[in-house]
Amino acid sequence: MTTQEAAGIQAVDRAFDIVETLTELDGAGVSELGRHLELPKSTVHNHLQTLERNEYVVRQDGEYRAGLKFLRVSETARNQHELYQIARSEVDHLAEKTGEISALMIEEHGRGVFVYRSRGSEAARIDTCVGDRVPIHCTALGKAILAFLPPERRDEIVDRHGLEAVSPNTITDREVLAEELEAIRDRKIASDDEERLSGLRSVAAPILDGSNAVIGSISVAGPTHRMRGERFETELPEMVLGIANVIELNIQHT
Amino acid sequence: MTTQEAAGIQAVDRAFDIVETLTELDGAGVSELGRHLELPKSTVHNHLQTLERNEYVVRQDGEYRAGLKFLRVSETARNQHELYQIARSEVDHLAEKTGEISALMIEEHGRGVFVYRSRGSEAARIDTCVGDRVPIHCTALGKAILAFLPPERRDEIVDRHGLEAVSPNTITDREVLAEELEAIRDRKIASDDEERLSGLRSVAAPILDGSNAVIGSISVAGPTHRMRGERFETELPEMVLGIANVIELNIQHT
DNA sequence: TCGAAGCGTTCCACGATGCTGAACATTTAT
DNA sequence: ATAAATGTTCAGCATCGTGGAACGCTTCGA
Repeated sequence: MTTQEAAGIQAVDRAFDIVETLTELDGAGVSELGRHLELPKSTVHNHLQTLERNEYVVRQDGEYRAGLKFLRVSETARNQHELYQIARSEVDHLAEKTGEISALMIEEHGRGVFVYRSRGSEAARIDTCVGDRVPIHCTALGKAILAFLPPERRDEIVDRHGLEAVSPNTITDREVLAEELEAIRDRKIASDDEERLSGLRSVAAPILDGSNAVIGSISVAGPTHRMRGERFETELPEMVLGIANVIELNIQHT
Repeated sequence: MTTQEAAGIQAVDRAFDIVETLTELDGAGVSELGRHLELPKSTVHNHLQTLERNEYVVRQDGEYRAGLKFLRVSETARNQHELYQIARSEVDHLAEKTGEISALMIEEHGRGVFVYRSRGSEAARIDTCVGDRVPIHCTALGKAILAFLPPERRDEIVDRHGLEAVSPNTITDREVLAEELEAIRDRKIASDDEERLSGLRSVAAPILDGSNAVIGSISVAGPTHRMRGERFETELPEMVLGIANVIELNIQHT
């Protein structure tokens, strides 16, 4: 690379770089990839052949694309989360009952990963997709997790990723965040007032396992004009909390 | 490896080997992985660190697991298939209307990949999952695709993968297969009479794009006792064909 | 309480191996 | 018909991944 920042296996780093830019470009050829990654064609070619042999890359119409074998890996990785298996139908349920979008998040590497999402009948247009990774401090889902992490993990995450302003309403001050997390711990409810996306509000609750460690969170999200007053303050929080409790009970029974 | 079969990048091959066994073992430590792959701990460690830096592997409770970043890759890879975007809701529709399991398949590297699946109210218990890759000759979905591939691709696939007997009913004779594919081309309908799984029958139709090339297939599958007579011979085929036509129309309009 | 055995991690030297640039085909565009 | 893309092959060099051994650390069992 440009600097000697990384002390990993170069070839592996590059392989994943290639796969990622391949998805970004929606498929590409050897030369095009080489240009984007500033690598000689031969190197890229070599990697693509290796990736194709392993079926992680597919070639069609003279273009290379990311293969569906990733689906196999991701699907088993996701299914290995007991939380996903259990929460899935409950998230569907929540979406149906509220008519809005409901989602499940798990934290990884200090970021929030959307693991599942279900759309109710009135659901807003899609903003995020399953698999998306967002800064953890700017979502109700993320804050619900953050609030219940052990303090040292919490600090570590904020130190590493900072508090980037994703929207005008994003919390960017550590003090303010700390207070909000405190409040979240009290109510077991987090909310997001257009902190990630203007026009979008959401309500979330953490999911704790048998030993009271957070393993994820669930939420309901919708356009601000539908998320206000009694509904936003009381109704939805109670619903979300109710479903969260159901999930927690199911988790402890397995 | 044991032989010098592969002419690819060793480090990359190993990285994916590690990820795959990691999913198989449902998480593992350095030593355990080393034993399974017959590699020294130091090598495995080196790889795991690289993979973790890239967030494709996560460490928790002293165990390494495949990370959810794969979800990001697979999700974008899947969404790049126009077919998936369009067929998804129609497959849901088909599952609802029939009460059975409905699925979407795309061919990759000569195998059939389950890209999406929807369960109706009466749906049989789960047998395969999204992301699973099955021999293409033993499913209605696979045969529907195979029948409409260009003859040279067809031969190439059969040559490479053979006709393994997956169940007692699997077609293992090239002649027999050729005849069946001929019939499938006539009706635009393929069926599977317990050829992959005993007790499971299914009906599938190919999806062709604007230039009459197969891009995938859809199906309905259920327990044999519900899949017989008029329903199996006429009703379901007509429904599947109908939905397939809807999808094809939508595809050509984009 | 103290070993013994397991784990993950670090170190270093060797040599296999991934990287590169240039030359080669092959297709597309002008 | 020429030029400029493309993907592919090749071979030499230096790199960098490899793997053995040694290091701490925890977890057992005696």
